Amino acid sequence: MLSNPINPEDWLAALVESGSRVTTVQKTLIDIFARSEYPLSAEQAWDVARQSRPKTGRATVYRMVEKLENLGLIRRVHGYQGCSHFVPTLPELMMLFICLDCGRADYLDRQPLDDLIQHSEHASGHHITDSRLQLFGACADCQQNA
Amino acid sequence: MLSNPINPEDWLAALVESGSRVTTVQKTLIDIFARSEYPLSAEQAWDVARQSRPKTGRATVYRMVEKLENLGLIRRVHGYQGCSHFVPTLPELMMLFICLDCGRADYLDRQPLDDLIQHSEHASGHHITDSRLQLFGACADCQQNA
DNA sequence: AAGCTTAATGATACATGGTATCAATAAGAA
DNA sequence: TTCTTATTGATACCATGTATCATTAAGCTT
Repeated sequence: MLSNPINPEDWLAALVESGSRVTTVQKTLIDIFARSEYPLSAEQAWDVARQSRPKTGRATVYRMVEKLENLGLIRRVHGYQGCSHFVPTLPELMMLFICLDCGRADYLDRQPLDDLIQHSEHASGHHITDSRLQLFGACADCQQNA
Repeated sequence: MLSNPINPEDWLAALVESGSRVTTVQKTLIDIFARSEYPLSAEQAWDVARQSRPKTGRATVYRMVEKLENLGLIRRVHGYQGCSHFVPTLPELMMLFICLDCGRADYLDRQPLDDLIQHSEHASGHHITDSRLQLFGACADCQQNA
């Protein structure tokens, strides 16, 4: 499942829904994030954006990243590339796997994580309200081609 | 299990083992990290260190944090306070829980995580070699006192 | 115990990642 | 088309972390 079925139009709709105006920079940045197979940092997104739109400002990119994160459309990756890279959020398939070889992100069924949380709540007595799980390794493709 | 049974002496031994000299700053910083119930950033550790040793340099603290992390004695917390806080590493009990109320770290049995990894490997075809899991919520104590 | 070698330290300057400010621009309602 | 105001981009700023290098002090040698 190494491909992400994100529709940039949905993101624009969500932006409008939130009361935001729709601008060309925003469309550019949404395309960049929604289409990337790889986790992107704000800085990387800025570089890509300036290829098609040289005057794009740095602050604008950071603002947009924050907005997309707040809307739950992208999500921070905690891991080997630091903690400043983002991937699109997929609603039901939430467990994130990053291939250490090709760098691509994949999304796995989160049922096992829900089971883990329930089990650990009972064992510890803590009330668990949030989690973040990151898995790393070699993806099926890269194992094939090794 | 909201207490950490770390012995600062073991950390010193590990430092010596790694070929490092033992200095007073190092002893100070080891005590600070090994005794804290809360995740600490380098900056916070610097503040604490200067209370008892005002001349302590900032770079020294960052160097020590790096050394302790490389030796596997402390481990980065990915989460609500950013990604620059560290907690002592406990060998067998590796699943980290952070209370959003009191801020303390707790360590949970990692067997459920190992099960999850094995299950997800089979389901996805990826080879999983590393993971980081962070759990958040209200600890047993804080629920009691709420 | 004194000297010697060199790792560790602390001060400073620098780099990077991210934020605040504010005049200029452009979305989109009137 | 005009008008209002959110968004933008340039700049300056801040916070976190790193490189440099002269000074200090571990701890080995004798």
